Amino acid sequence: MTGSCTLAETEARVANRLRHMNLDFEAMAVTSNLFRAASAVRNHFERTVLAEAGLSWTAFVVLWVTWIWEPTETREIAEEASISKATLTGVLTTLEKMGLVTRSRSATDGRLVIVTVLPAGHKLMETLFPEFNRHEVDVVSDIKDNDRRALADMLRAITAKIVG
Amino acid sequence: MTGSCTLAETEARVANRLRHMNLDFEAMAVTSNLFRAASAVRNHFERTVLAEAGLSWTAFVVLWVTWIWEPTETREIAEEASISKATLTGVLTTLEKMGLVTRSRSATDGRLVIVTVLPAGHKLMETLFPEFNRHEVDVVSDIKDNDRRALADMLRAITAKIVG
DNA sequence: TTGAGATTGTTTGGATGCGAACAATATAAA
DNA sequence: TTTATATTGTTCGCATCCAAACAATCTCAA
Repeated sequence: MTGSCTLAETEARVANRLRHMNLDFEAMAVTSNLFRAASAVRNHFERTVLAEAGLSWTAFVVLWVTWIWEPTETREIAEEASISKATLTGVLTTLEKMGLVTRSRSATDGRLVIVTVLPAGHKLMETLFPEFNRHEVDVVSDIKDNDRRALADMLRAITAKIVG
Repeated sequence: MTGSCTLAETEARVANRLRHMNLDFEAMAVTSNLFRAASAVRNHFERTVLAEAGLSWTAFVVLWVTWIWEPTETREIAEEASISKATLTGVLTTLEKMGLVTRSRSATDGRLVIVTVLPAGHKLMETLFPEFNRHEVDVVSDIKDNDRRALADMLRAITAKIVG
């Protein structure tokens, strides 16, 4: 095989290669394109909006979650950001080094760590998030207005099927 | 804030927190749920089907792409798997250590590396991929049959908007 | 033929990313 | 009060993950 293929060519090749296996190709197409889309969006955002701010995708998500919920506990951030608590420890250290957030012990429960967004973090998100949202609008601009809500609903259904 | 929130509660909180910013909440809901779903599916698969086989998500995707296209060049694998060539180098080393694939130099172009699936890799995928597909079916089982095709199409539209 | 420029896979350095083990703290029952 | 159990954030070890620098190879014009 040589040269690059279109998405349609790739999927045709896959269907032919797996013809003898009795598979559900529509279900396969959903998860396959789910990851293709998620990966494309993530890479695009990391190389444009987030690169300017010096943030990785995960660092941005963690900062965003904290921004929405602050002051909040690390276990909540990990849950909302869909990352492990071990990963969160490292990302929070990064964000603390950048002076965007700060950690403190809970007064009522010594096991908990409370995270707060610092002024520099607020200032960054005030401008970064609207710009991020403009890119989100651009990314879904080829999908009809009515269909966008249905798309979000179906994605919610997938998540709900797994996490309960 | 204490305790866990449903997805609806989370989105309501977000809308309220960002009310003054004049954002497109429907576009935000699409990308937000795109990553929630992708992350949930990936984590679920890594902890069930792939854990049994001792494969990470990325290692599985790389093995799958090679399985479909072999013999193929590393640049094609990186493109199809949506990872950088630097990442692929490490993953291929892992898969080689596991005895699933092998690397060889191209006879016609000394710059290229050709990857082939070894018998152990074929044997693994013959059983692993059908099981993987059964999980895919389960994950989309709450979405109506007709809607699944539309969902895949919209996800393709998002990818196409970015990569051209 | 030769040499500048393009292409490819690897290496490097640093930041995720996770499971498992861990120490600190809280909670429950006896 | 004491003791067993549960919960939380961190540490550890290892496997991704990427941009940039790099060495090897190819291409093509002069």
